[in-house]
Parts: sequence; structure tokens; C-alpha cells
Amino acid sequence: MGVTMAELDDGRLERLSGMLKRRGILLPAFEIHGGAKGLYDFGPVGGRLRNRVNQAWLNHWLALGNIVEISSPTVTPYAVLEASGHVGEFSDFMTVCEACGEASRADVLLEPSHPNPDALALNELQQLLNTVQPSCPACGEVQWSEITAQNLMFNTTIGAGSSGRPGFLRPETAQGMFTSYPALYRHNRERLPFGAVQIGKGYRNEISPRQGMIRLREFNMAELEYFINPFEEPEHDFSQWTEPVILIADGGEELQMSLNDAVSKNIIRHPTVGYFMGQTYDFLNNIGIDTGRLRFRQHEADEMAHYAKDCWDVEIHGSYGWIECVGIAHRGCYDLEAHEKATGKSLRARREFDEPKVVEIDGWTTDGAKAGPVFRALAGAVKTAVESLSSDAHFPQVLQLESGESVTVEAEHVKRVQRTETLTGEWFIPHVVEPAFGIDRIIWHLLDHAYDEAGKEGEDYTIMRLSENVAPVDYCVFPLFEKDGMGELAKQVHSQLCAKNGIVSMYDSSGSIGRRYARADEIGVPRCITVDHQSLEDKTVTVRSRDSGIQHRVAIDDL
RNA sequence: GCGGAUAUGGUGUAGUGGUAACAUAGGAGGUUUCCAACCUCUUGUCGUGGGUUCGACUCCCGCUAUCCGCACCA
Repeated sequence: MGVTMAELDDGRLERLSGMLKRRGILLPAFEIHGGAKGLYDFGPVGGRLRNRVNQAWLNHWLALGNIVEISSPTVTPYAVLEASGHVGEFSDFMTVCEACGEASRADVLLEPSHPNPDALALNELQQLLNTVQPSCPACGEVQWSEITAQNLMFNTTIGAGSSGRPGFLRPETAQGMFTSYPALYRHNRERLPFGAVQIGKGYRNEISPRQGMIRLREFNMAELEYFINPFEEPEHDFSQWTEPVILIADGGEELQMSLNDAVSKNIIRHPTVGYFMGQTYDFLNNIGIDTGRLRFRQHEADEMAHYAKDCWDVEIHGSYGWIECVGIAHRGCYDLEAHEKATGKSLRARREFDEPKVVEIDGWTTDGAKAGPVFRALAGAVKTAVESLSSDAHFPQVLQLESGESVTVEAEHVKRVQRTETLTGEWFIPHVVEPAFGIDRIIWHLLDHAYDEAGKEGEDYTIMRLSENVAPVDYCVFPLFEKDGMGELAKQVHSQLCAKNGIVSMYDSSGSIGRRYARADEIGVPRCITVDHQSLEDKTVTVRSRDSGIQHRVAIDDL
């Protein structure tokens, strides 16, 4: 990078943004009320584009055969996001310099004095701040206020009055897939692997949204949670990904290597992660991302969340430089385990052992009839303590319970347990590989890559070279002139097309024919249909393709 | 959040202490036998709140938004 946008694009970004606004693709939201930072409208053309991208995404994953689609609420109870770690993780710990009023992040101030202050809890940070006494980066004084947590999630209250419970707008869609795990597992006949996808809105109350569509406060995301059995070696066919792609591995150097090779050389550390990298590459290619401006970047070990095993971002190059648009992470069992711990509900899958395991149980347990009346409320804790003893323990014995109390256990309170158990399998927490897509960022780059203002015969001319798979309008229908019945016939063709499932057609009769082609090109309509004099005689029309300008004559009935 | 700049029809811009202009786009009509042509008519603008003033789009202050840099950013 290092090249500023102005040098790079010569005003292209401004012209593109202006066009997107003028043509109803992307517009600042609520503009008549003064606008709102980090919030955008998809306009009459953009709304359709977004839907097409979402649909293409959905179809891409559903085609794998073991993926289901769900939809969960955006309003999320406090407890869910506390369990997932977001209440802690999505907070910035702020402290204010009482000398100059400058607010700083406590963990950033303490970075020189601690290997990973980001991981500390509030009270630990406060302690460290008191000990270290860092000086204010703005004024040099050392007068810090109490640390406060600044949460990046939107707060809300679910319910009214005293019955209202605290909640948040979700910062990601993923938690819905994790909290729905029992239903997903049952639906999939209790067999791994399987996946669940969800497309929806996420919310982050960014301190400073910037760069248009790149950092939003409300954004469209699409996530896949793929649940796998960590005891099984995954089998994926990488034979379709032998073309070299750009990889920036952990070490920092840029490699040109196929995904196939990267997996076999263990640069991509988990085959399922590699498989989804390949699938993601194909998806982005299919919807029209210029794959020459796409690269995979591996998270460094210290950048990765502590539970993640391997994590790759897909970065796409556009007017804002290289932007992270997709993250593909191996999250281990972190999420399901977290919800399991918080709720006490089992979020597991069953696997049968190749051979049953025979377990010799040789130890002690309490004799309920004797120990119960003696230890009363402590009986449960005593039982746990006794069962942790080895087979050669002797009684009477003084045991320290977890609660700190000591009890004397007599020989009559316990009995010997000696038996053999055969275990045919076990319950385990599945691991998760999560490809997470920022739809808005992807749409931005689709537009950015498709926007071609190369000109035509020396004149300024812009074409939006969107893929047919996502183009918001499929056809424009023009009467060459709106007379002699050409207008009526064109309208007829137009409504005939609109009536077809999934087809969007626009009718345009204003301005010269060239102007209408230009308007259609600007929003990326792949094909324009023109009704001319000949159409009136033989019921054929010309179909002109956007990228080549070539026209074919086609019978109306064959459209 | 800090610093700097900016805010005029849909879009891009000009301009002034006496209620605004140009281009382009849009609409109607005409013309035109396929790539932003032409002619006529026409719609539409000073981000927002306050102050100074006889009078503010213009000067001052606040707010909001946008852009750039810093900081922040699974």
C-alpha cells in the first residue's frame, strides 16, 4: 500500500460513489434528516443487487448437500452474548486523563508493561494501571480516572418496565447457529459433519465508522458454521484447486501456491479450512470478484483468538486498499463449550469407538444409607471427595472438601467399588470451521471491480461489468421509437419478461436509443432488448449484450 | 475520540452582506431507422440550529454529515 487513494484513483472513487448514489445503488441512509454515520441504504437498484448476492451465496453453500439455512433474531439476551464472550471481548476498557480529558484505552496504555493486556479483566487492568502509572500520551500527566467498559454492542432492553431484561443487537449471526445446535444435530440425524448458514444483519456501535461501506454500524453478514468430528481425519477433494493463488502465510511472505499444495504442505493447517478457502474462492469468482485482486492472509499466532487453531482472511483489493472481506476460522470447540458451560445443556455429538473400551473401576464411593444422615447437606461433596480417592485409601480419614470444610470419614461411611465397565462410545463437543462473510464489503468490491470508465471511442463512458449472476436488472426493453405500435409491443415484451420467475426487466423509452443503452450499461444490465420496425412485421427483436455491444436478432417467443 | 478541510438543484461545480448561476441529469413535446446527437418548453438548490445585522447562502458559534491524517478495528 503506501499509495494514497488520490494518487491511485485520480478521483475514480468519488465518481463511482457519485454514480452509485445517482443511480440508486448505494445511498447514505436517512439523508433527509441529516444522515447517520455508518448507515447506508441499498436503493432501488442496490436492493436487488444485495438480494442477488445473498441468493448466490446461499445457493453456493446449499449445493454442498449437508448445509441447512436458519434465521435467528437480531435481538439477543444478555446471557447469550455473555456466554459467547462478547460482553467481555467486545468491550474497550477506557480511562480518561483527568489533566487533559483525553480518553485512552487502558490495555493500549499498558502494552509496554504486559505481554497481552488485551486479555486482562477489568480489575486486573485497574490494578496494573495503578502499579505502572503510565503517563498520558497527550499531555504526559499521570492522573487516570477509574477504568470503564465501553461496549461496542448496541444495548437494548427486551420487554417493558420492571420485567425488561437487558439485551443487545447481535454483533454477529454465528451465535444463532450455536444456540440452535441441538435442533441442528437432531435434524441431521445426529451425524457429523454438517453445516448451518444464516444471512442477516449484525450491529456494532463503531467508535468511528469510515470508508463508506467498509465499516458500518449495521451490516449484512453471512456466516456458515460447519460442525466436524475432531477425531476423524476430514476427506476433501482438492483436485479442483490446483491453480496458484496468493497466500500470505503466518511468516509474512507472499506465496503463489495452489490451495491443494498449501494443504499438503501444511501451510493451511486444517484440510477443512482449506476446503472452505477453495469454496470461498469459487464463490467470489462466480459473482464477479476479480480473483487477481484477491489474496488469503493467515492470522499470526498472536493475532488469533486463543481458541482458534487456524484462521485465514480473504482480502480483496479495491479503492481502499486491501480489505478483509471473509474470515475462515477453525474455532475448535470454543463456542459450543462456552454455551454448554453457561447453560448446563449438552451441546455434544456421539461417536462410537472402533473397539469398545473396557474400564476397570477400582475405588471408593459412599454408602448412602450411612453417610447421608451423618453428613446431611455435605453428603454430595463428601461423595465426590471419596470417589476421587485411589483404591489403596484407608479409613477413617480426614478429607478436605472443595468448600474448604474438613470432615472425618469413617470406614462404615464408605464402600469399595470394583467393577468393569464397557464403553462403546463417548459424547464430545464438535469442532467448528466458520467462514464468515461481510456482504457489504463484498458488494462494494463487486461494484469497485466492475466499474469500468475506460470510455468508448474516446469519449467518457462507464460500464458496470457485473456478473450476470448478480446483475440487479436482467433486461432493459426499449422501443426504438415510441410510435407505430413499437411502444406497445415493447411494453408487452417487458411485462412478459417480468412475469418470469426471478427475472427483472426495465422499460425505458426516454431519450435517444444510445442514451438508453448508456443508462443500462451504467447499472450493469447484461442485455438490452430493442423493438424496431422489423419487430412489428416478424415478431423478432434485437438483443444487445453489454460487454461486446453485439446484437442478435431473436424471436420474441424465444427470449 | 483527536487534528485539519469541506457542506450551493438528483449529480458535478461557480458565486455574492441585498433571497442565486453554469453544466449535466430528470419531465413534456418535436426530431431521429440502434450506442449519452439536436431543438422548444419545464421541474428542482444554499446541511441544521442559534447569534451579529434593516437584511445572512455569504460573517461568528454550536450540531450533524462527508473527506484526509492519527488513534481504534476477530
